[in-house]
Amino acid sequence: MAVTIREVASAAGVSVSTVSRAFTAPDQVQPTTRRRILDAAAELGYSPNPAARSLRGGGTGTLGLIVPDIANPFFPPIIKAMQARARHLGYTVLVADSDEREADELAAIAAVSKRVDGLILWASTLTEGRLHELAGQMPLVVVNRHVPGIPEVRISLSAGIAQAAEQLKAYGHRRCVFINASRAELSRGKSIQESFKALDLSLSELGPYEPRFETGVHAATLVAAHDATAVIAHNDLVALGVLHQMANLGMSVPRDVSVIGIDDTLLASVSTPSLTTIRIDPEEIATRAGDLLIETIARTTGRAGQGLEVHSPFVEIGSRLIPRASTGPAPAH
Amino acid sequence: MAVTIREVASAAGVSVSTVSRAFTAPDQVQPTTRRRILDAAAELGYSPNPAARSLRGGGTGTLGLIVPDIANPFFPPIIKAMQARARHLGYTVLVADSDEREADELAAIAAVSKRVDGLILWASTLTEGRLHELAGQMPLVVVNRHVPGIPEVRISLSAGIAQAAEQLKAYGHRRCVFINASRAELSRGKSIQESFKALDLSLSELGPYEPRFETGVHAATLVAAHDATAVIAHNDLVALGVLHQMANLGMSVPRDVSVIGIDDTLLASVSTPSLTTIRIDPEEIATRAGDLLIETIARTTGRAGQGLEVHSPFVEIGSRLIPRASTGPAPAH
DNA sequence: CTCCTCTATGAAAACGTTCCCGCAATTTCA
DNA sequence: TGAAATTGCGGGAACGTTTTCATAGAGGAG
Repeated sequence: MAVTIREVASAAGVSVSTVSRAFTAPDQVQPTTRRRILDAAAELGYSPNPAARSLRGGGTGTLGLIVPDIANPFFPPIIKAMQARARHLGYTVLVADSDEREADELAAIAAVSKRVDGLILWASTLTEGRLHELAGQMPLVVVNRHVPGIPEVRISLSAGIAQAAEQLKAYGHRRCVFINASRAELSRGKSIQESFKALDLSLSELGPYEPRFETGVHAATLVAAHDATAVIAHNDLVALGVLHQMANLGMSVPRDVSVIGIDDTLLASVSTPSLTTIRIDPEEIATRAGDLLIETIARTTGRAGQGLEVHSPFVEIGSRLIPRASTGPAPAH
Repeated sequence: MAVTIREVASAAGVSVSTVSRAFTAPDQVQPTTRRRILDAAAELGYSPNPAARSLRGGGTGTLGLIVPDIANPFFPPIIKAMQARARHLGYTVLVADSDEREADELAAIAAVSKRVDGLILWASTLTEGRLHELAGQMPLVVVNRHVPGIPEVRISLSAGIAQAAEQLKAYGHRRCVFINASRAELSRGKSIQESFKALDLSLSELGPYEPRFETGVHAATLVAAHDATAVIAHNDLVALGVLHQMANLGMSVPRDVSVIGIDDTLLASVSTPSLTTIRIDPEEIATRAGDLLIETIARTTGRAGQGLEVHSPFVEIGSRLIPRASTGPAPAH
């Protein structure tokens, strides 16, 4: 059915070895023969069979990406960016989601692991032991998870948080609420508390809840009880819940209360009022994670020690505040 | 590195042929040997190498899905649902996006076509000729596109549109506006006009524009000029633009004007007010498209004429109105 | 009891590539 | 100019499976 290397070889009057070299090691074949081969290949519409190639040991040319939830609006731009980056580097990306359950994550890994050269695991639910085991079997990069010895991409919200605190301070807010929905690096780090403390802002923490719209709706009613004038939500979705409930309560945003989201998803830019949020750049994270995985693959393959380009297996992605219409001066009390 | 069929064979004391059969044709091997093989395989952690399998001719076990834009919130739930369905059927899904440009679509197809058993093309930008050419090379299913002779999944908005018209009629609306952003089946079909005409509602069409938030913002200012009390937008995103601008103009939704979206994306359920929209069920469309492709693959493989199960290569997906808070009684004039 | 039909299994070819080896022709160097 | 090194190319094995074909044994019919 499909045209094989053999047909190209006979069409160009050379052996299959030479055709193979013409593609994979162009400088090992004489320019004139090479051109003849490439022409023949183009005319016949030949392209190498990835299955045969990877069977022979050349890798699959595919990167695996496992995210908690494809439908979470935070991820599609990242997936898209990683696809673009990978294609540019000659790779394809195979995406699956874990639904944040260990069983599903294992199923997803099983489904893709034999088809990819390496895996990016986002917020993996697996134990350290399992992750190390997996890392022993194939190149691995974890995102939003720290496991000693495994290459890691980390998202740091501290810059964005600090900017948010500054903005709120400048607007005259004094008492704020943080709606926590168990985002690891938020609940774990003390950086939010510290950022606010440093500016003499009081910050009460609500939760942890589930990261859902309804969480924001529910938490909004508690804000007034805390006598707070500003809310930082676990993510944009929760922030929209807050916005929604504030409207129901007859409160105006940002006149009566300021609201800040996290992630800068599409939701933030299309809400009414548009949502001030802490942006994590999807392109940057996709690029860095993809590149880190490809490096790790290269190192495993053995093409390593050819230079000093042994990057640290730890990459940090920053964040920054995107001011929009949901934040404003604190109401006079 | 990885454990092969040969190791399982020697561990179980049988030949590789028998191991292969134990997996692919379980009833051709004696129960006792089969169990022995399965046990050995489980203990060694064996799973067949997909590359070798597909090289031998058994297909890749992967479905290709090419959508216009992964980041469009309409698609992630569909991708997710198709992944789930496919995994259930023993397949994996490889997703790519075309960015609605022919060059990118061709690049995406080139990148995935050799790795999949068949392709689902969503709103393809390719010419009929190219599509037929492609369909000659591999199993193909098109969605939101009609090409004679190619299996097709079609989304029909007529039911949802009719329900929307009924609701608006019941609420006492008389003059409506439709914001068109070149969605093929909307601009092409006269069904919207007909649905509204049938209920004696006037419907003005704006556009066509690009399907963006700003389109809604822009169009909203024109609605008043049309003396209309209800707006149907090309999709939820555009509808949110309308919502946004109405708030800016000091108009209240739904008190002054009713707004209806299309697609029932996440956006619709989290906006303020929540958006009445026409829902297209992502699970249904994913399931039907996936199943149709798998059928087409099976037919191509030759496993066809074993029954009368030759379904029509044409599937229609319905729609329905999801009433939420953005529609209400027309204002007394 | 013999012959024939099944059934369960093994041996080996084939899928399309890559890459190691070997060979010839050419180039380099003393 | 002769030997050595280099270059360009072909032959063939190997990757891990599936599947055809062959074979040995079991069981049934006559």
